[in-house]
Amino acid sequence: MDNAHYANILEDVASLLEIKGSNRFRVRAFENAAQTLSRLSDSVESYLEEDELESISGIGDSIAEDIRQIHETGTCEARTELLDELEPGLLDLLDLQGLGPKRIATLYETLDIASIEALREAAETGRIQELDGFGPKTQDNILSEIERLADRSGRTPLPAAHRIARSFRDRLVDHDAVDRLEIAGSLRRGRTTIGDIDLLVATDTPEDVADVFVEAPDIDDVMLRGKAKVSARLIDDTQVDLRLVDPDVFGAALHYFTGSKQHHVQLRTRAKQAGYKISEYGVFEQENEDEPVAARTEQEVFEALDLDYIPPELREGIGEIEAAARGDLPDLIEPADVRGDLHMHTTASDGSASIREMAEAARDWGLDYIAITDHSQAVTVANGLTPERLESHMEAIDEVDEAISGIEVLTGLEVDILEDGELDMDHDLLAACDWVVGSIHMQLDLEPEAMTDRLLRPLETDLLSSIGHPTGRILGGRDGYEYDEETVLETAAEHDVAMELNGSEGRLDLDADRARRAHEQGVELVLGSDAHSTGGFEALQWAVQQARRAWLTTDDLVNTRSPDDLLGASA
DNA sequence: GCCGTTTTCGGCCCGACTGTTTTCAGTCG
Repeated sequence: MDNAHYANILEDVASLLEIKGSNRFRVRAFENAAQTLSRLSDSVESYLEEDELESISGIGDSIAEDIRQIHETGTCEARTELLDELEPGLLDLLDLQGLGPKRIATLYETLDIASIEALREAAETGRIQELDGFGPKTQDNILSEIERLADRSGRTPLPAAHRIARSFRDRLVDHDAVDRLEIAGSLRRGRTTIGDIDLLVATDTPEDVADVFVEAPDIDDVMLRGKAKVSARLIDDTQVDLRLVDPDVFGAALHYFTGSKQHHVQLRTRAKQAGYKISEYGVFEQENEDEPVAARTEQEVFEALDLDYIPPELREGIGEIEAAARGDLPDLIEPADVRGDLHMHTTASDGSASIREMAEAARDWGLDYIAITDHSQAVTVANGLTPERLESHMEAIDEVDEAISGIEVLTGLEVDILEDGELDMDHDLLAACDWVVGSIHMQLDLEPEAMTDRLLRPLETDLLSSIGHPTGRILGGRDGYEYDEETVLETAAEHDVAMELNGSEGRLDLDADRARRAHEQGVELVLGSDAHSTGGFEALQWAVQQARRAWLTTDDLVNTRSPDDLLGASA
């Protein structure tokens, strides 16, 4: 059972308790525990084995017992009893924006509504607006929310969300009324998928900025508009929130709107203990709420709380505040630290540019070296290389390397790891390559045991330099394949095989949590653009951001080394 | 339900916006 399962069960308990009207701090305890488990860098199972659940902050005797029950039975008594008392369909209703536990409780108690279908029928027959505290507007909103939920596309992958955010930024940033503009929210923190896009604008005339914003052509519906906040839904169903703040408090607001929620809860609790109050308007002394002690910049905000500056990627409430207090934050990798890219394709397989074109584009991007890693023959749809073609391809790569200046071009291959763990290429050719990425592209639905063996076998050949996109997940598409992560990482560390942080649009694989675990197990990490065109190097920035979310420094990543160090280390 | 460089009891983050209301509850992030 993975951590997400434990978190989901506890989240259900929290939601059901809330609908039932239980003590809100008890509800929060379950919410908090669920959050903590889902962001844990080690597995819940490992805490269970060591009998150390209670050592996790936010897990006490009672929730630890619930977790043990989930381990034994898949669920816990608390949840079972609540579901007996209430109804499972109530949990679905919480997915509707604008409907929270209080109103759901009212609907359940007065109209016996416990499913989306029952809610739709009650709204369509006009029974909702008759209830106390509800009205025609609420009833309409419920109906349109049900419709939206039915065809919602879910969360937007980070790179796509960035494109949307940048288009709004470009439209607004040069306007006279805009003093400063930043993209905030989970996008700034670099989460792999984005629920909604947050834009923060410093301005003295918020109305003017709002006027420009709502005129954007891709806005379908302006859902709310106040002096400080405008929310709009785009044609593609993405939600964009525009926050309008006074320039004097921009730093405090940027910190506030960057989140995460967990980070804020922890930071405010800490501030309160030290006699301060934090809001989006600044850090205030509890006795003096008129004049903030910090507000202009994020640096000031952290300084006022006696903390080192915490980069946005770390603000997830998973120990960054404690580390900042100790002066112990990692010196995170920066985009400029990346010297090489070790995963890309050319026209020899399914890329759209030649070796030379890719090399020139990489040089323009500021890289010192690249490895050309086209597909092997098993990937027929991508025109994968046979041994004969690889031999001549390697010669062509060497020729470009000789002819071009300012960048080193290494020979390589993205070799398929076949169903039985065999590598899809002659071993002597693999040994002759500078860099070999081993990847799985087919037969993704093996049992975890078989998938584990499939990965262990090639690792033990010592022919691989890295494992490409190690889980195979597609954002908004399929989940990754399952295998025994701990054993695979252990073996990778033993055989000096790096795990990839693949930055390509739909993958971002490994994700930050897995990358952090890999690092903690002594496995090296390598950034890969998986570029299929000269524009594909942009993916490196997403890979860097995920590496930052994984608390990684320059030393932890293979790509920051010189080519000599790299090849010496991998030989 | 959890937690403690004030605490093993008494607290637990903060403010904006909407839709319903004659002053505010509910929801969201």
